Amino acid sequence: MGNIIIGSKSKDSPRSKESIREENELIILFAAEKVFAKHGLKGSTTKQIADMAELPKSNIHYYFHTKLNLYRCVLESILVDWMKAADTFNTFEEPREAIRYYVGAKMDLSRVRPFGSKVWANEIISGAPEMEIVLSSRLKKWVDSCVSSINSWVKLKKIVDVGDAHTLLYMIWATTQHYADFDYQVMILNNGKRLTDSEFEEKKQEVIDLILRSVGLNP
Amino acid sequence: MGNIIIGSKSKDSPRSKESIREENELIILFAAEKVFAKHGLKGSTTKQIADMAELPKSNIHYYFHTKLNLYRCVLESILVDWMKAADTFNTFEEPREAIRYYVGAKMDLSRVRPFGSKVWANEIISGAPEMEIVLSSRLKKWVDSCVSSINSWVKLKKIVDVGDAHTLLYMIWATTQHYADFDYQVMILNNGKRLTDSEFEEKKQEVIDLILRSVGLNP
DNA sequence: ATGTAGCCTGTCTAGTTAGTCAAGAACTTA
DNA sequence: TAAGTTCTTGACTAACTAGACAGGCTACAT
Repeated sequence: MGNIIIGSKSKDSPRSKESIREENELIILFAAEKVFAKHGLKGSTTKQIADMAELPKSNIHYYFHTKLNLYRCVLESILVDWMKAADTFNTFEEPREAIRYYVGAKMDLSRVRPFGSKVWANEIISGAPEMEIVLSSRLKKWVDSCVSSINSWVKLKKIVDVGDAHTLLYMIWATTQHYADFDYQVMILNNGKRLTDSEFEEKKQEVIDLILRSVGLNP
Repeated sequence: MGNIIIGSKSKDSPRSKESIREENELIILFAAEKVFAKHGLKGSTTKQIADMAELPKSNIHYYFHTKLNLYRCVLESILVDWMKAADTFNTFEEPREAIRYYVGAKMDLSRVRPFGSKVWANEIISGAPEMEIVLSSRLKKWVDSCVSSINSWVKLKKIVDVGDAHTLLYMIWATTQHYADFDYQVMILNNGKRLTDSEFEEKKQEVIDLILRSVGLNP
C-alpha cells in the first residue's frame, strides 16, 4: 500500500536528498504558475501557492526564499518552452512551412501550458517590471531575425507585402495565445464546454489557414 | 488666478454638489482604470488609486464604498465603449466594409483606451470572476449574431470558408487588443519608442489588410 | 553508530491594507 | 441666516501577509 503513488511522496521508500529538492521545486513551480496565472504577482499569496502545492508555507520560502524570486523562476521556466517553439520559425526556408510549424507549435503550447502564457501575459500587461531585460535583449534579437526572414520572403515575392513584419508577428502571437490567456472566454462562447482535443486540432488548423491566407499563401 | 484650471478643482468659484459628485466619480474611475490595468484587482490598493486620483483614500470609499464595487464600475464603464464598437460589425452588409470598420474601431479603442482593455484582459485571464454573467449573456448573444453574419457570407461565397467563425472573431479581437494589452512589448520592439499616431495608423491599415486577406478578400 | 548537512514546519512579527468613523467644511434651501 | 444635506479627511482598527527563525527530523558519509 502506498508504493505506487505517482507524483506524490511515498512514505515507504526514502527519497534521496537530491531528488527531494528537485521534486519539491517542480511541485512548487507548477503550483505557483497556476496561482500567479490567476491572481498575478501581487494578488497571489505564498499561502495560496503552498496550499496548491500541498506543502506548508514555510517550504515555499525554504526553497525559493522570496515570492518575487519564485515568480522570476516561474517566468524563466516558461521562457525555456517558448524559445523552443520560437526556434521552429527559423528552421524552415519556405514561408508556408515556417508559418505552419510555428503557429502549430504556439497553439500546442497554449493548449499544454496555458498557465505559463497567462503569467507572461500578466507580466507584460503590468509593464514587464521583472522581464524588461529579457524582452529588450533575448526577445528583441529573436524578433529582429524573424522580421528579416519575413522581409526576405516579401522581397522574393514568396508572400505579399505585409508592410511592417512586426504586425504579422503580433497577429500570430496574439491569436495563438488567445486560446491560452482567454481560455475561459473561449469556453463560455463554446457553450460553456472546454474545447475537446479534436476540436482544438480543428481550431489550430483554422488559425494556420487564416494566417497563411493573410500573407497571400494558399493553405 | 486659478479660474481657468481645467480638469481640476477651482478654489474660487464654488461647484454645485451635483457636478462635484459627477466630476469626482469620473476622476476616481479614470484613476482606478489605470491602477487596475497595471496591478489587477487584488494587486491594486485603494491608496494607490487615491494617489493617482490625487484625493484622500477616504474619498474613494465615500464615492464607491468598496474596492470591488469600484472595480465593477470600471469594467461596466469600459463595456459601454466596447459595445459601441461592436455595433459597427452588424451595420454593414458587405464583409469588406464590416471587417474594415470593425477592426478599425477596435484598433482605435486600443489606442484611445488601452487601460480599459487591460483591465478586461486581466479579468478574463483570472477566469472572469466578476463578469461571468456579462460574458455568457450579453457577449454570447452578440457573438452569436456575428457568427451567423460570417456564416452567411461564407454561404454566399463572399468570403472563403473559414471553418468555425469564432476562430476569425478571436483573431480579430486578439490582434487588435494586442496593441493595448501588450503596448509595453510593442514599444520595446519598436526600439523603445511608443508608436506615433501616424505609425499607429499604418499598423491599423496593415492589420485590416491582413485580416481581409485571411478571409480571401482583396484589400 | 554517530556527526553533520540539508530538509521540514509551527510559531511569531513587522508591515500593509480595506474599510470605519466622527468631526468639520461647503453647498443648498427656505 | 439658519438648518439640513452632502462632501472631505485624518485617525483608527481588524484582518491579512511575507518572511524569519528555532528546533526537530532525515539522509548520508565516515
